[in-house]
Amino acid sequence: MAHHLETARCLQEGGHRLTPQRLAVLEVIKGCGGHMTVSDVLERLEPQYPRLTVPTVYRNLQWLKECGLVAETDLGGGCHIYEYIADHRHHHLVCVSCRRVIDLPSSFLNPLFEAMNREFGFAPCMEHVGLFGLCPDCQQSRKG
Amino acid sequence: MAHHLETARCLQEGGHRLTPQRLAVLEVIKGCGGHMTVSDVLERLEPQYPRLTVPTVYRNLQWLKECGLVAETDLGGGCHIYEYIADHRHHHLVCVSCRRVIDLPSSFLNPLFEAMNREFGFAPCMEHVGLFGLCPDCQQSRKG
DNA sequence: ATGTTTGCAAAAGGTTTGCATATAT
DNA sequence: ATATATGCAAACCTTTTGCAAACAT
Repeated sequence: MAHHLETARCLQEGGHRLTPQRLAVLEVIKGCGGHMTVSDVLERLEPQYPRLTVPTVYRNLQWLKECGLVAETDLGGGCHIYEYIADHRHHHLVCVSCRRVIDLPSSFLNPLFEAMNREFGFAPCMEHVGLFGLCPDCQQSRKG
Repeated sequence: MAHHLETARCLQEGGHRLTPQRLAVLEVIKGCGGHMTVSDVLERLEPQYPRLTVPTVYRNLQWLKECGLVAETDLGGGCHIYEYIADHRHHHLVCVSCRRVIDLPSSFLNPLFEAMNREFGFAPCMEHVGLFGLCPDCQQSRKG
């Protein structure tokens, strides 16, 4: 039995309904090992679920987000990205030049979060944040 | 002579054309003391320029951005904000509930930037960042 | 049986494009 | 005179909504 089915069963016991579409979206986003847009999910599922629609994917990703299994992030690229984050909470360090991505431990932003709270009373809502910069390699090659 | 006209004249000498619309957009965004959406700019200019259109404002803001006078930021509210940034660099603290925005001094992210550099050798490229959280008021009202 | 989810179609929002006309140089 | 910017209309994209039919419980 696939692992995601166990995840789903927990949701079911929480009063949520399991539909093939929900399981499919969960499986894809959990299995992809990275982040996906709504179109990505739809494309990936099209062969098996030709009648799956955009609103359904949106609704199911929203549902997974509310269940705490998926993070929705707006990196300003014109569309949101979604990522399975149940076990490994983390952030991303993205090289703006070569697009290399390094995973950061969730705790990396803790000092920032504490400052947001201490200085402004804000409760941070930043799961799966993208931080941007030039990686060491690209810094090197720009010197030439 | 208004100060923005001097700014504009520099652009002109750089080979750009000055139109009333460009000057108007520059004046408004420079004078507002904060950030504006395209609709904000349009609303503000409607009385004096009843025929000003959305595409023109977009194009002019884009132009000012390319000239380095205006920053375009996506704070995730569904639309971009534009801000005159020639003098004061800063970041934003955005309430995910009421969308209130607080300006942060540029130095607020310095500790984070130092950590990015120290721990990963990354040279941060993050001007005009949006940080997200729940503002004190919205935290309060969610307790009810 | 009941209430929730789906698929479809269409709307809503912000943003962009094509093109003839107007305009800055 | 010439190349560029404007205004208008319409297209484009992502995301959302309304509703009848399908479905999980």
